[in-house]
Amino acid sequence: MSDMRFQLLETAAALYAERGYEAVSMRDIAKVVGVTQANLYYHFKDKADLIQATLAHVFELRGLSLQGWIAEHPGDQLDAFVRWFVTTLMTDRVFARLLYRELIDGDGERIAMLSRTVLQLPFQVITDAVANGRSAQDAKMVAISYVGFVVGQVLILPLSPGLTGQDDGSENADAVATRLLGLMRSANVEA
Amino acid sequence: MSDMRFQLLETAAALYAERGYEAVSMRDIAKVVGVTQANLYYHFKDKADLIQATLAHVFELRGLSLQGWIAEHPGDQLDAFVRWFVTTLMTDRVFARLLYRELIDGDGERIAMLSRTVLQLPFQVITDAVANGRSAQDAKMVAISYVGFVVGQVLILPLSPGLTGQDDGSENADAVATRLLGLMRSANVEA
DNA sequence: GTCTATATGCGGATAGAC
DNA sequence: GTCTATCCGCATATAGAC
Repeated sequence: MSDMRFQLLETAAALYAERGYEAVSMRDIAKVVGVTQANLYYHFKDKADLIQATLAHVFELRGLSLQGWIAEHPGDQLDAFVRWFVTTLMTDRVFARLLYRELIDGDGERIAMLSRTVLQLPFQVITDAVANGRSAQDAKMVAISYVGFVVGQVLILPLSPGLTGQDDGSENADAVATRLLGLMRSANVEA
Repeated sequence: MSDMRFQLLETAAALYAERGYEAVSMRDIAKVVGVTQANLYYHFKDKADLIQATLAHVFELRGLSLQGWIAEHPGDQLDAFVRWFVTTLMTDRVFARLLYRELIDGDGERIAMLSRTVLQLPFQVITDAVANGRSAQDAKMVAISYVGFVVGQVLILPLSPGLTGQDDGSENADAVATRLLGLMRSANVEA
């Protein structure tokens, strides 16, 4: 991939994640990269094309990151996945926000792309991890629930200060992951 | 509240929920209601004011709905809340989408409003329900986790077909709520 | 590949008549 | 309260020079 295209995708990803697709103009992206707005139309057909390319770019990279992580932690796969997912969602702001935006606004096509690129592997990992004694169908339900737990847990973090009255916005990824894993295991044993 | 103001708020809520704030123009809303675009500026100072008023309108109404529901189900409060929340998120598209948008894009002020109007009560209900034997701090953590479980579970529903390979997009609210409650109880007993 | 220049339309917002 | 008319800036997108 050309360097300019890469720069445009990275910049677009950061801006889209922060403000949303509609709120970011082709001019905004061009200005940050330091080229003219017209130049973007040499690299991308139109704005929809840029958005689609940006999502593919980000999700494929993160999918690879997860793949590497899983391979490096052959022991407890469920543990490895949950820690990777929580940590990534809490520290990789671009990925996290684009993922949430897609879950809300993505059409069938884009949701399918998201499933393929980042979620297929963790889904398989969890399904295998919880399989013992369960039907294949049940294992799938549990797996998808777990993905939901992580996604939901990180999404509501900003509510914490307002509800608990204390400012624990600083809760770290390891603590959240450990809490979730404890819950999953306790639910798992009695299933 | 005047009838016109009410109509504008309801229409704005539906359009904002569906497409997002930036993607909806004052003209779009005016057209649906059947007035001119300039008329909106008699009722609202500017677009930001309309958005803020729309969110307050929707969240206050839903907060009242929850309040009524909780009062009518004095038995198992946790059960009542989870069923209300899951059902509402799965059937009230306007509320659900505005809530998710706020969790992503809301600033401190709007998140605080959301906490006050809809989340304060359920948070209290859960905290009380899980309190026995726990420190107040732990109970709060558990309560906020539960809110996250519900939020996450509903958010990932569109992923279900792509991941499980089967089209269970038709999973109903009761089934989801029952599954979540089972998990919460099994985690609760061993805490 | 990247630029300048421009067509064309939509957006928020206001003034002032009724 | 609601309308018509209008200002003005910004957005996407294209044409064509370099």
